[in-house]
Amino acid sequence: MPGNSAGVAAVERAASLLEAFTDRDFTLSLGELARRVELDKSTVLRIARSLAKFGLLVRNDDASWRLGPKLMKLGNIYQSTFRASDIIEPLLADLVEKTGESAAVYVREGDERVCLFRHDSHQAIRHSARVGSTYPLDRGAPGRVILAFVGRAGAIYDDIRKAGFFTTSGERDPQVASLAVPIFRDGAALFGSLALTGPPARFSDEAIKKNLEILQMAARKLSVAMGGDPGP
Amino acid sequence: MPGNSAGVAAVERAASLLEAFTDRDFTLSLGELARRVELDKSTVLRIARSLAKFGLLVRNDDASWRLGPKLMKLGNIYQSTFRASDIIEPLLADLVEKTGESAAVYVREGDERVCLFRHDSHQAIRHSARVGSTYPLDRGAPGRVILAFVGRAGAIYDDIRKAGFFTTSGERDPQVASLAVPIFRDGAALFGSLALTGPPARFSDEAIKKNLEILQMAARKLSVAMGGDPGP
DNA sequence: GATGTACGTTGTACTTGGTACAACACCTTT
DNA sequence: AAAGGTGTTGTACCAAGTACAACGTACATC
Repeated sequence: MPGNSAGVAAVERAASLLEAFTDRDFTLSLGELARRVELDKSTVLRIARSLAKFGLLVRNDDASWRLGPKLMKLGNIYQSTFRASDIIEPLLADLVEKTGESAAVYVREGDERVCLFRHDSHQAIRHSARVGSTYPLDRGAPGRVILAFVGRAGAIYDDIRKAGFFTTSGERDPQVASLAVPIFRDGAALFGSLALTGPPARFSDEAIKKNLEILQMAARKLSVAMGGDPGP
Repeated sequence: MPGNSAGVAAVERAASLLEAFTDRDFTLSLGELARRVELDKSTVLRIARSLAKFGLLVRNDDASWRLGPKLMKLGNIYQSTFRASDIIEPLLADLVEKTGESAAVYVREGDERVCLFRHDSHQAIRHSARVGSTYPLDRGAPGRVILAFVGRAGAIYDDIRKAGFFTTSGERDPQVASLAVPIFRDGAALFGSLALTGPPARFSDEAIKKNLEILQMAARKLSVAMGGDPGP
């Protein structure tokens, strides 16, 4: 299969080094890194030094390691490849203000969705996630909406295309409800989905009805800004 | 020298592949990638496949390549290692509203500074830059302030420590003026600098005086939120 | 239709890079 | 003093990584 066949083992080892870091463990000793990637310490050290040379890792003064600034730069380039206009951030902020829930934009990457832009609700109880996180497409309203509007077959997707939105409660995470609509670009091409997320208790039929209008207005605005049809 | 000695050449080749992409060239054909990194096409293909396996690159349907979503996730983890509180984004937005200029937070990485958070001015003529960009520490007010408050020797740095801020016009870029103050965390430890940037014509003595007050208030707020001393 | 060019991909031979092991110096704990 | 763990370096070995050549496909030109 193109794009995922014979590669370079050393490069894959380096990639697994980068994956060892999380938002809970953003600093790791050499020994701990070696344990996590199951490589010899000397191997890890040499790979880490090469990554550091390019700003992908940083060696702290105490010889521990952390992710490097170049990742942020490259991640930012990745995000900007979606030609998101300047209005996404203020639009998401506005959505949060008007609905009280967290708001995010997702795009499809293969069989997953990526959280591209995000603003969290200001309420004490809120759904919080990280820009860059990936989730399955067939779990949660944002993914289902994407599948529906790229033509996936199935009654559930027929219904979503007809309704123009989808809502789920606890499908991916028992504690999270979501409401999502599609975003288009360049005419009828799907860009991704715009979603509100929060605790299920705040997603009553009445709340959904009210927030759906606001969400659809925001999605139309975004689609139009990206040269897309306003949508259903 | 630790952290930058013998490494792994294949890993460095992979890193140079990632660096080939820019915000102007976010999609590259295999041949163009090979030309830019001066490697054989077959070598580039194999390295690219390994990077794609980990989400660091993506192969498009037409066999061209682009940066992958994992970079955004890792970049976001990198950004969050600075334990920036939730108030940075709204604080920068507020700074832009109140001063009319672009506002950003910089931190030190080695002998460079990294733009960690940023909000651009809404004016038609504005200084615009990218989160993740790096600049020399000894060019521009944000870097000078960082050097001053990590104890760099020199009359210019003595003056900055005394004044508590620094302003430059055209030092790094002839068309950019900047005004910067320090941000602290965990007591007296320097976190980085908070800066306003824009065209020199909008940085008169009078404008600087007015904006400095706003900037210093914002910096105090940020420092306190991160457990730092309010500063001078 | 024939020809030429460029693309992405695969097979393969050869060289040396990449790996793990062992040893070391240093630091901390008992 | 001894033990244990850290990060780092030297080194031997072998298989990985590389570039070259060839291939199939697509497109443009005549």
